[in-house]
Amino acid sequence: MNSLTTTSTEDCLEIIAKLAEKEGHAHVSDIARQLGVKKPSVTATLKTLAEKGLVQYESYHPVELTRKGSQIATQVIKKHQTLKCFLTQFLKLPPEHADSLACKLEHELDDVAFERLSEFVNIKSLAAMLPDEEGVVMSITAGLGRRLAAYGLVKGSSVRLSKIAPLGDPRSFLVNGTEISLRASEAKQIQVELRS
Amino acid sequence: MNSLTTTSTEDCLEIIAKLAEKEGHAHVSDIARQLGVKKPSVTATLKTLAEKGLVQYESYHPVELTRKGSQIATQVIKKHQTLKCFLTQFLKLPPEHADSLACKLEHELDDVAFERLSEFVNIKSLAAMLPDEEGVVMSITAGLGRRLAAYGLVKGSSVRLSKIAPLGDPRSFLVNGTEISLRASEAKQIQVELRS
DNA sequence: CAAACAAGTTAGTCTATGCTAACATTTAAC
DNA sequence: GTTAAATGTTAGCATAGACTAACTTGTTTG
Repeated sequence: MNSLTTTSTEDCLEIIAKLAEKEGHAHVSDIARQLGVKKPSVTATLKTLAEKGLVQYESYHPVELTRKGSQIATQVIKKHQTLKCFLTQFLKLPPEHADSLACKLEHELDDVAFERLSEFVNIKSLAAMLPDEEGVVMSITAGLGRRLAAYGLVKGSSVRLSKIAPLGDPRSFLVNGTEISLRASEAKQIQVELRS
Repeated sequence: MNSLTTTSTEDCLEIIAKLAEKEGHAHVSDIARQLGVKKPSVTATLKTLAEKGLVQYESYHPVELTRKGSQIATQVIKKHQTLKCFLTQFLKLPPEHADSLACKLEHELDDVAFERLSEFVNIKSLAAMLPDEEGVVMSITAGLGRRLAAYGLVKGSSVRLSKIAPLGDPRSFLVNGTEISLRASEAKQIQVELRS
């Protein structure tokens, strides 16, 4: 076994994560439509992903990401958002253009370069925010979206970390005027672009 | 015929151009070594490139870029240099890391994004320089290198455009203290990073 | 100038990714 | 609750890219 993922398996993981987030489940047809490929290609990719232990998949049953698959999807989505942020804000590309280009670049961007780019565009995870910092939510991954949306915390939400955020886990964050309680592991799944 | 090039054919064109620049000729073995593939893979790629009209290639004979192939190689090399510049200077990646990442990203970077990135890192062609602007040469392509090296104009050279650069074609540039005469079409092949 | 070596090519194989056409299973509707 | 539509899978094929092993051509050198 070489590397765990390729461009197309990463694309697939990413789409599954996004569908799971939005719809609660990922159908082969939806994955195929989002990826712009035919259904049999998706079936094949799912088998590969299942072999690598990145999805739980049985024929005619709903697909789910494993813990490992979810981690990879999250990382890819974060890279995507960070690249898109750079492309729109620094290179002034229109959103759709930035989106499609980020889709291609995200698979080549290694973790170190991603780290540096995040610093460059001033993005960090909610877990890394300091009291009184504020920013805008760029991405929420790993199945938190449906729960947090109920609190009005969605992509694009303004976030300000309460000065008095207590330590400990779960930890409270003052977000959007509402106090929300999250585990550190959850807060890490939320990317925030800091107000400059 | 889909698109003229793929990642691997572009890589091949790029290497051929660089070898032609440095050595004056491109051997299959050298191309293979630089690309990190075996010789038969290069032979196959050269056949593809020949079919697309991007190289002139006959078995057991030296490979040469056609006009079209040369144009594509030049564009890829420019993208590479511009990305590398961004990665080293803005993201502070070490040169080898920046180089290998740029190698991967260069194939995904479309022309519009490239244009914007060039502006962002303050790179333009020698042909676009204004009198009194100065900078550092980032890349020289299209077979100019061997001639210009004789004048001391190589990658890394400091360049200052003479105030009195006359119009017309060929046009004179005061470069490195020496006056060099270039056609506009040649000056376009030289990328300069402007002093900030 | 012939043998040995280097360089290049051919043939055949493999993997990844995609496709279409045909088959199987679920679901939804009557 | 059987059948039709939607959904999903299998089988078979194609292309791009790379590989190894074996062959051919060119070059060098005693």
